[in-house]
Amino acid sequence: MQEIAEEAGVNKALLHYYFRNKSRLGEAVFRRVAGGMFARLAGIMSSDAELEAKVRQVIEIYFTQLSKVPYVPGYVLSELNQHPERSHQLLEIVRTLRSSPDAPDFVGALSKQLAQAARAGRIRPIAADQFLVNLVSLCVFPFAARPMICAVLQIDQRGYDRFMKQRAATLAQFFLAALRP
Amino acid sequence: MQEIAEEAGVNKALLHYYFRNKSRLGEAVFRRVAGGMFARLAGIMSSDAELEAKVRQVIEIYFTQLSKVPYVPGYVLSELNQHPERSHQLLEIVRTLRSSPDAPDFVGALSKQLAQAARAGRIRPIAADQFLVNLVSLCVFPFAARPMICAVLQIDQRGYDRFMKQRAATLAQFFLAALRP
DNA sequence: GTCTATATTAGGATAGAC
DNA sequence: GTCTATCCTAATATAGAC
Repeated sequence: MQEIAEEAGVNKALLHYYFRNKSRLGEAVFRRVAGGMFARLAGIMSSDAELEAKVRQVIEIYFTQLSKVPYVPGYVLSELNQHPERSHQLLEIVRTLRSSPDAPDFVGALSKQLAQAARAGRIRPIAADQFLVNLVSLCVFPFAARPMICAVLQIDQRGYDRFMKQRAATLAQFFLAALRP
Repeated sequence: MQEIAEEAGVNKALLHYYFRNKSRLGEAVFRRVAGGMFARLAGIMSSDAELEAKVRQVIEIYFTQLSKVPYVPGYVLSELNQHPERSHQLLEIVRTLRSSPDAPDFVGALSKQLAQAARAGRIRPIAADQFLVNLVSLCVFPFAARPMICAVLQIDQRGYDRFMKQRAATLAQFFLAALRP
């Protein structure tokens, strides 16, 4: 609380005035940060665009957005693993997202679209949940695992930046190739 | 320290006797846990097996090993994001791995193998680092992100178990499909 | 090596003035 | 709403007996 107060340029007591205690402050931060991570994903997935366009859009969005706030994935994962109550809070966030007009049951919508494309022979059959987790894994993990990647590949920050730049340019092709019949 | 001592069935002071302070204890735990995550990966990658066999082995190993200790990916990522000094420690771990007889520069070995297979027209060209990160992302992220996946897909622990079981059965096909020329 | 007892500090939280 | 001053607890760490 002391550090946060200093960073914010206010007094420690003021934080307690606004947020009651440390736990509630943590919750407020999590809600704001985690909410942003899923809103656009749900929006894109429940649009009526083609599958290929959706894939490209999701990758594009994640790379441009997360490059501005690269610590977000690591933070959200850490919070969820260390504070079990965050799961409930994320569930509420997702529920309000799903009940919003622009993303009503985006998993169901995606599922229908995948089944239809598979029947038409345009893609290999794949379950919607696997599709989603594959896509998000490939986009989000490299941000959350930056220190791990740098250590294993023996590169520094500049090498990592090059790696991510190449990744942004090639990931869509890789993912779409996996979907080919 | 109190909780750890109780869990271990010893006294708090004994932990300080063995590990000097909390920081060193944390480091010792990290070294042991993180080491296990990469040793087998490096071993498989630097073997002389076919690419397809390597992919299947890595996926198989990660799913069977991590299912026994599903908290490991979340723990390692959290440590790396919250304690910058862990990066150095992981670097040392990787260096000793690389200088060991069974995994000498496994990234380089993989790179040659990928280039060769691409020239022969057996796979699409892909950089070794992207190949590695893609593979590890798809395997490791779903363990680290379990709470996130459960919230977004609106499933409970049983639903997650089903999801992971299906994943273990289908991920190799997905990844290998992406490599097809 | 293992314990009890204790020193020391840091951090969350509140009271009360302004 | 914002601050100063203070309380209180928890947690790291050490001293010293056995």
